[in-house]
Amino acid sequence: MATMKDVAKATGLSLATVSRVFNSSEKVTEKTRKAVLKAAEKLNFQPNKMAAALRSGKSKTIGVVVPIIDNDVFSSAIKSMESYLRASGYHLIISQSYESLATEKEILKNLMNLQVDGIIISVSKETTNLDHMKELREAGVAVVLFDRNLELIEVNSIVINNFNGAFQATSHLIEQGCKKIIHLAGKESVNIFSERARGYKAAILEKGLNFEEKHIIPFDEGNPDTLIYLEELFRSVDRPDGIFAHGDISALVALNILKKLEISVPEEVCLIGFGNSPFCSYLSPTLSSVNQRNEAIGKLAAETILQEILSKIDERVYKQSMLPPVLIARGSSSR
Amino acid sequence: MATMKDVAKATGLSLATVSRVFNSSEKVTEKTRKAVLKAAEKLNFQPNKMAAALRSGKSKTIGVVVPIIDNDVFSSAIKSMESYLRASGYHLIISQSYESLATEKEILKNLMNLQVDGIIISVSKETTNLDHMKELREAGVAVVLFDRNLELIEVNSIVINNFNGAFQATSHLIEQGCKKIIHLAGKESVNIFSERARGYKAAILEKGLNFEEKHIIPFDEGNPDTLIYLEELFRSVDRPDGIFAHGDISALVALNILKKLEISVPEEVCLIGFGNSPFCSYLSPTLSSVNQRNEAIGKLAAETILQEILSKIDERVYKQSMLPPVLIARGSSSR
DNA sequence: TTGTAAGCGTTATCAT
DNA sequence: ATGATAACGCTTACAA
Repeated sequence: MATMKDVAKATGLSLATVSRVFNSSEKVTEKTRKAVLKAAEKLNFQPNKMAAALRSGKSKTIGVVVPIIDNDVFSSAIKSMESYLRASGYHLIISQSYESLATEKEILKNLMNLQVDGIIISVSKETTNLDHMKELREAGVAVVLFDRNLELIEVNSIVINNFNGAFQATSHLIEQGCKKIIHLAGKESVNIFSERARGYKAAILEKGLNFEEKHIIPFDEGNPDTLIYLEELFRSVDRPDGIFAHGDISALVALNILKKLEISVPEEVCLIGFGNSPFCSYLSPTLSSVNQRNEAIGKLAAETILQEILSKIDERVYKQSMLPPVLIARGSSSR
Repeated sequence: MATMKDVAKATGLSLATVSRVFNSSEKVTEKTRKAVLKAAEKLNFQPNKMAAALRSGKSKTIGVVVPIIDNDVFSSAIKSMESYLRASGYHLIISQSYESLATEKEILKNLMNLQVDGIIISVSKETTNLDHMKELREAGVAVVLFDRNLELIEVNSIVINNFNGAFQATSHLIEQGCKKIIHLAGKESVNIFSERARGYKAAILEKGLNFEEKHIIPFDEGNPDTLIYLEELFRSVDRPDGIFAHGDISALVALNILKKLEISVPEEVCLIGFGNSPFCSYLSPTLSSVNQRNEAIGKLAAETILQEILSKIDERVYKQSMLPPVLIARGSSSR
């Protein structure tokens, strides 16, 4: 592969001049510029980015770390990060932590060794502080947290407002006339799920409905016991007339139960999920859900890291962004 | 950040010896080894991989190019590529072509400039030949195609056997006693879909059922007309008793129609989809489907590219792998 | 086993 | 505006 040296030789110019042509900012005569470009074209010269990175200290590379890539939340976010950052001349190195702090640490070390300019990371479930990222900060590597936040102020972070999403969903059910709304809850230990439960409770209370702790039902969609419990609940006389599920799969499972019991949705029971999965539009009735805006999160994460990379290290300011989700009302909750 | 030079200085050894310690293969006394490691530890030395890459010509980087990352087929494949390749000391640079040949070309050029050791690619729909990959080959970059194949012999490729998957699915329906099976077909212009239609037809013929062209129904799950047509079909007296859908969403839509018409599944009509989407297990009845084995494909692609990278350029042999999909029989087709 | 030194392909500083 | 040259941090003959 041709190098700058070859181009210099071919044009009779110096290596330095050739380099200047490709880093446009510098002053070069239009004439020499053309000569260089022509020679480069003929030799099929392509600048070696590794060499440039080594010399300049800027790799134009962003490391992206997620628990697992095979998950809509992450793949959608990465999708928009990639488009945005590629357009700005950056490329993405992607790694998976598999929810392990040890792996996460190793990955971060690795990314440092690769001289990445920035790191966008959704921390593992085991990660409770950012000690392992101090080195990054010291090395001047920009860092943006997304999806999961550690409530720490000295770093950029971008998350969805789960509380607000749940609040919207529950309020929507109330507006549809539901009086007795239950929440099919996710594991309480998972922050996003407890936030959703909080949002549900807040909406119930604020709108003057009767909140009862037992209306928050720990729900594991794969567990037969939970299914049986739900079925019994809906067989009872004073059954609920609204369901806010912590996820779309939970909502789907609930929908199946309702159909089995011949309870009509949305006429007798309104139902809304969370996540806005692709299949929502194809269920019958179509399933209302809360859009988590994964792509918006990815885009904002990309914008934020670029900002940080391009700003002087001692002038960096860190911001915590919390995006409001968007309620997507469909058939299952529209009376 | 500390460099090898610093470690050399700290230990009183030469740069070369330090380098040897970190490239284990070479002969170094256990004593000096320990001294180096200790000093490295204290200085918090981390080898600069860019420098190593530049010097050695091996970047330990694999470029992965997909039409879009936000798609189960690709994200699952990438998931397993990442685990496998990271374990072998490689990292992944991921780019999206958005089904554009021009973008794909640009990405490949970019990846070359980044000195990647290999490229795993699912080509765009616009890509009809591999001319733009010749340079890669000439530069000694290993290439593995996956998901979509161009029927060219001089390159590694890994795809799923769609024909076989469809054949399995259709045969399964026949074994369940179905006599009149229709196929909800995808766009014929898309290779994987036409292959599935072929597999369907082959199974029908081979098992001695009556094949009719009109049983292959072009099916667009978002189009109301197709839905109406299907509904009418199932209202007729000699309605079908088996459905093989080209995708899980199509199957889901069909399932909704059957439920609406109060046709019981699988008793009156057996149904099977393709893709084995996560939601299959949560439908009622659970949806049979054909597992495309995205992770297996990803793993094989990773193994293949490693093999190619590690083999001498003039000894490289290219193989076309076609993985058989796996039938996942669930409630919708189990009598 | 260890050291010396050249060089990977750029960028950037200093002259000219 | 252009050129000479050092340097980025490492690998790798070759020499000792």
